[in-house]
Amino acid sequence: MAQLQKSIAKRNALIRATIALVNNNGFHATPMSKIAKMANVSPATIYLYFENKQDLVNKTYIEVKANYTEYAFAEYNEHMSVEEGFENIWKRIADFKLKESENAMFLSQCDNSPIIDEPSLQEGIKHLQPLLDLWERGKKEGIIKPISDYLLYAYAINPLSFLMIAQKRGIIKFNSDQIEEAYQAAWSSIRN
Amino acid sequence: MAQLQKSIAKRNALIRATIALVNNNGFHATPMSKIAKMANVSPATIYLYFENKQDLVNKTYIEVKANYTEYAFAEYNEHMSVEEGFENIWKRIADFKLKESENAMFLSQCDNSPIIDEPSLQEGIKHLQPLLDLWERGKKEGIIKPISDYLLYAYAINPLSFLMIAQKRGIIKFNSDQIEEAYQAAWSSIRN
DNA sequence: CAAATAAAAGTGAACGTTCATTCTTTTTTA
DNA sequence: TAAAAAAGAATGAACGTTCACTTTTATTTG
Repeated sequence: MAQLQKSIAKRNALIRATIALVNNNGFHATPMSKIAKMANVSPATIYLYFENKQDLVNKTYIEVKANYTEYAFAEYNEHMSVEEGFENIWKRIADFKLKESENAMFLSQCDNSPIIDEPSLQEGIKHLQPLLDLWERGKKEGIIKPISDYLLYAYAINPLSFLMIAQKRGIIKFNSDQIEEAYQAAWSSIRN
Repeated sequence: MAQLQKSIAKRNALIRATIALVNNNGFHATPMSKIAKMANVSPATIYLYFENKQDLVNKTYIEVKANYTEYAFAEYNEHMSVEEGFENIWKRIADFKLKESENAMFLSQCDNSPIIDEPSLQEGIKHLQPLLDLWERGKKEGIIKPISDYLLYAYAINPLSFLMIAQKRGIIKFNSDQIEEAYQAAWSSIRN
């Protein structure tokens, strides 16, 4: 008897094709037939791996978001000081957004439009906990301003998305000096 | 001979319907038939006012963007000090994003996805000049950090979009204290 | 100033195309 | 060789746009 033998390679190819095509054309202007073609697969095959188009894009979102946070926290540990921890996480996130800009653009598009359903958006938020914990500690120690996590995120982290889009559009080109400047701006806006 | 008599009211209804429907469903999941229905107009009538669907959404974008900058700079004049001018513009923008959140959401969706064509995006950028001039002045006077306009925009202005989306999703509720906190974070990140 | 006229504004139905999904058949694999 | 995986063709629904027609409006004419 044959076992489930669906190839992880094929699934990955589908996810990558979805990211590339949605980035360039948007969700609804990305037909399943094109995703299939780019992944070297028949359209019908997609339905062996995903329930339907919405499920494909939801799962893609969750997977990319998980990669993002995993990358962000890869070097961080709770024994670091607040300053050290924040700088480390911030620079890892900057790294991700600039180096893996395809993935980051996809997230930014999903977060700013109604293509991902609410449960999947929620699912994506969960993984940010280490950063929230760090901020909590920073507030307790009086190092970080006693303001809401959303305000902190808005000023410390989110501007990176804007800069990433500007870089993608060729408006700016990042070097390490500019990353340092951006980091200083981020830190200024949240430190006490 | 009859003159052009197309009603501005009907055009406005079409623009407003486009904004509302694209906000809720995204560009490609918003059929012309629904836009027509919401504007109380026949589908064919849209084509008397706009060339096609792309033209409709491009023109909507440009119009909303123009409203946004007009609102932002309504009270500003060049005789204000840099601090005064920045605070005024920042708070007008915050006002716009929070009060006219339908319009602001529409802009944020367009700026983060490939639904608007490049010429229309360019067209929308033009109107920001007064802010760039203010920053130039602030840098000359040593009040504002000598960093690029995009970095300044990313940290001072763009976080408001993130906060607006959070407010729309019911995650936070803004009061005047929180707006003041956000303003302080913005100013901290760009002042010298 | 009506009535007549001409042109634009507006419409609902229809067309051709595209798309997500399913169905049927073929290929692969254990 | 049997069952899962994959494929390609088929299907039905939905969409943007156009077409043929009606209504409205403003100008001209008697």
